[in-house]
Amino acid sequence: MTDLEKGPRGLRRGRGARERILGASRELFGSRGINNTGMDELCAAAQVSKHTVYQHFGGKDQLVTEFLRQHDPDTMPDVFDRADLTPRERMLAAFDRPSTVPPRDVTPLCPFIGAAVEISDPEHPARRRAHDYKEAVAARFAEAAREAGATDPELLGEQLALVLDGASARTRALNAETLGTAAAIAATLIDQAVPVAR
Amino acid sequence: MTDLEKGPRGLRRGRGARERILGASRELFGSRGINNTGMDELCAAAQVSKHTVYQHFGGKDQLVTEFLRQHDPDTMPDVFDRADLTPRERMLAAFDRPSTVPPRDVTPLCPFIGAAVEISDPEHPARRRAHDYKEAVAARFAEAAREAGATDPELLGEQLALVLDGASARTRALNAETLGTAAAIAATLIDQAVPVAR
DNA sequence: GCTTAACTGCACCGATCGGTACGGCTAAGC
DNA sequence: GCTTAGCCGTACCGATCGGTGCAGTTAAGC
Repeated sequence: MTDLEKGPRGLRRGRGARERILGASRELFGSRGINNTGMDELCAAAQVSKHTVYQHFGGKDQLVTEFLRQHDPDTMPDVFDRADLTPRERMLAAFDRPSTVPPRDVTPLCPFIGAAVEISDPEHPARRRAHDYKEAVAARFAEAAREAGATDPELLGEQLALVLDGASARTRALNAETLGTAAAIAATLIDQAVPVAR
Repeated sequence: MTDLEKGPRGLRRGRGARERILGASRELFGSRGINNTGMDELCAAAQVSKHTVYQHFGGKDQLVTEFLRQHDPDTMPDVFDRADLTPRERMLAAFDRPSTVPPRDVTPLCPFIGAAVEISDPEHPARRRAHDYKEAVAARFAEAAREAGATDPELLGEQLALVLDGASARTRALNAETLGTAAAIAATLIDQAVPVAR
């Protein structure tokens, strides 16, 4: 994401094509979906020659995989690594994401869910990455839940992760924001799972 | 679904091709996804000539739309129309679905979520159908919630619908059943939303 | 200023996509 | 037994897909 990141093996690069490609992937795979985005289209958006794409990444599948690997590698650090919030507030902050940028009127679909739906082969590396990410989110929630003193942190973590996924999928299906609903559910679950309550 | 349903306008039919086509749609769109299923492939699975498909349905888009329109037209009647269950039990029954048939080891993805993800145009008829269905599910839950005496039936209905969608999406992403987790969430939400409790 | 290589532009490949044309078969209804 | 029409089989269409070849341009590092 830094505009001067090194290539695959510290290669020299003329003008950072790799980053533009990944940027265009984020843009197009996110808005139009993976299968509805052609490589020509992607090259045009990245202002990059087709040849360059296949030089950096081996092919579309590997580009998709790499795109997902780059996406949120630390699993929502802007939520779970905030030291200024209590564990409970951190859990709730996950449901209080960037509020609707003008171009999109609703929160875009989680790219991992998108990949899991669009790629039918469960053994595909992108599917594996999606699997790992989803488990990582649950683990992050569980960690915060443990700090908050939840009776069963693992269970609460899995529950909150599921609710977050529900918000993503349902927002897409309804084409209307549902994160607020999800936040209310989260609050209820947390209060119910933490003995002393607040 | 009845194996002798009439065609578009009560036509005569030699041997029920229309039903086989819709059956194959259910099979293939469900397992491999819409965009990953070719028309040739679908024709082969339905044991139907390509010509016949385009005679019954105008094209792939319209077939997808019709497939979704046929799918669960009464919005889970096997759950919400059961007179032998209390409203609360009915709500919970929605999370206790057909338990993992051998070929699939997990609950398949909700076809409406699939369509909402695979089709990027929000104005596509299939997307509209998905939208309507998802609202219908929430309304069904809300109806049961009202009967159960929930404080805010509409809210609880929307919450339970979101949790159900979360289970569908997350089951796909993890490739492991998550309906149990969803059921636990549902129970918590219901107990919290119904004043007298059980 | 030379080397080196990332990057470009375009033409092109085979495969597959959704969709159509056409001629022939078969079974229901009178 | 004739009509009627749902259905078949195949060959084929143009478009687009992911991916490659090749000659040429640009810019960083020494």
